[in-house]
Amino acid sequence: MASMTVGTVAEDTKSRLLATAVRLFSEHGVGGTSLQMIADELGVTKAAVYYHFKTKDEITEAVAAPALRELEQVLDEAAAQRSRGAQIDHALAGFVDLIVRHRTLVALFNTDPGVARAIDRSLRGEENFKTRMVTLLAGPEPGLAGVITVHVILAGLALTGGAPDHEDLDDDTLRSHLFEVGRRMLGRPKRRA
Amino acid sequence: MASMTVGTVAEDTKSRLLATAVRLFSEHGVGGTSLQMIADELGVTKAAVYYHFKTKDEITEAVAAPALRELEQVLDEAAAQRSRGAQIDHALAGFVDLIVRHRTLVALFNTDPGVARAIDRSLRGEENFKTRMVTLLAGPEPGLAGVITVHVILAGLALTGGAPDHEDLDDDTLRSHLFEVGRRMLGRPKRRA
DNA sequence: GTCTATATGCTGATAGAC
DNA sequence: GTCTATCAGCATATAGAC
Repeated sequence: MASMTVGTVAEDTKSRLLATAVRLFSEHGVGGTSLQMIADELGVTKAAVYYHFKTKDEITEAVAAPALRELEQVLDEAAAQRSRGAQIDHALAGFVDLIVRHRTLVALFNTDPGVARAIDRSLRGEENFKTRMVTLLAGPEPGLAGVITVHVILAGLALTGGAPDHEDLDDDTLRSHLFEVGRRMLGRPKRRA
Repeated sequence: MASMTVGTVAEDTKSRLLATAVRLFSEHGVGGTSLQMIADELGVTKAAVYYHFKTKDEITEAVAAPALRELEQVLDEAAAQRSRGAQIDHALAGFVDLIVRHRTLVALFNTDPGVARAIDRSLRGEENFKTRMVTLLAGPEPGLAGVITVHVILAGLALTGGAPDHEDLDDDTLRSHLFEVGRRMLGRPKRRA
């Protein structure tokens, strides 16, 4: 089993590749980053990149994957809360926190169609993300108005959090503002200071 | 002045080209539509397309332009309203109406980075769209919370209106739901039936 | 002023040698 | 696991016909 040891050379190259991809994607966008650029930065050829990932889309998916897994975890935690109010607050706070912490990534998601498709594919499995989020935020039988409201909130928060307009804001400020906007939109009562 | 008559051959080709581009963009997305496809559909060569528009970006800008001009008009009308309440309702209703009527286009805007850039360029002129919208919806001195709230609303409405999830909804249903969500988020009082 | 023919240097992707 | 070689298709560009 020596060849299955954690730190094989291939694993290392693969993670180096991913790290390089994230950096270049953030700097030039996904569309503005070619496999050639990634390969050059790594000191290998394009074909070597293709050994680790069959397509460019697969790279963007791999970049997005960790954040999506975090999101699933937030949903699990939120669903485990006892009261409806706690479920809503936990889901909203977790979602906002993810957006703020992964701002750069979110900005990428918002502007690149390939990443959006990758997310869609990941989210439309049996563990449908959007359905779960709607259930958490608008209850088990939300109706059309509820579904649309949740859609507007989630899309709005994600786009706003990733927008370059607010990239100078520190995490805490952005997080608390987005959270309060979300709460207000969901009709949650005001909290004490 | 005969050569400046309205219906020159070039003008006709140019508008046919634009109509074809809109259709193909809607079917295959901007990235999925090549200049070759547009040229073939028109029965001309790629170079002919290139004669009318210097770049592909210029085509996407031209596709988005009419809707953006409509938006400017909505802002002008809203600003001309007497009461703050009427300004807010007019701006919101106009924005939502635009999104719903141009749903296909909005969906394109939301998924294509090139179109997004084109819009940005158009909107960040002296007549800054976002600043005007914030002033209309959150008042002349909105503060950070106000700016963020408006951003979340506008982004959320646009993304939701263009989303494939709701493409089966008829215009009136979608419009009224989006409008109500927006009003609620802006703290506007309930209307009578 | 409007278009065709042709070419350049990219891109993502594949096949096969080492 | 990484290489070289090669592919078709892309946006873009220019020269020149009419």
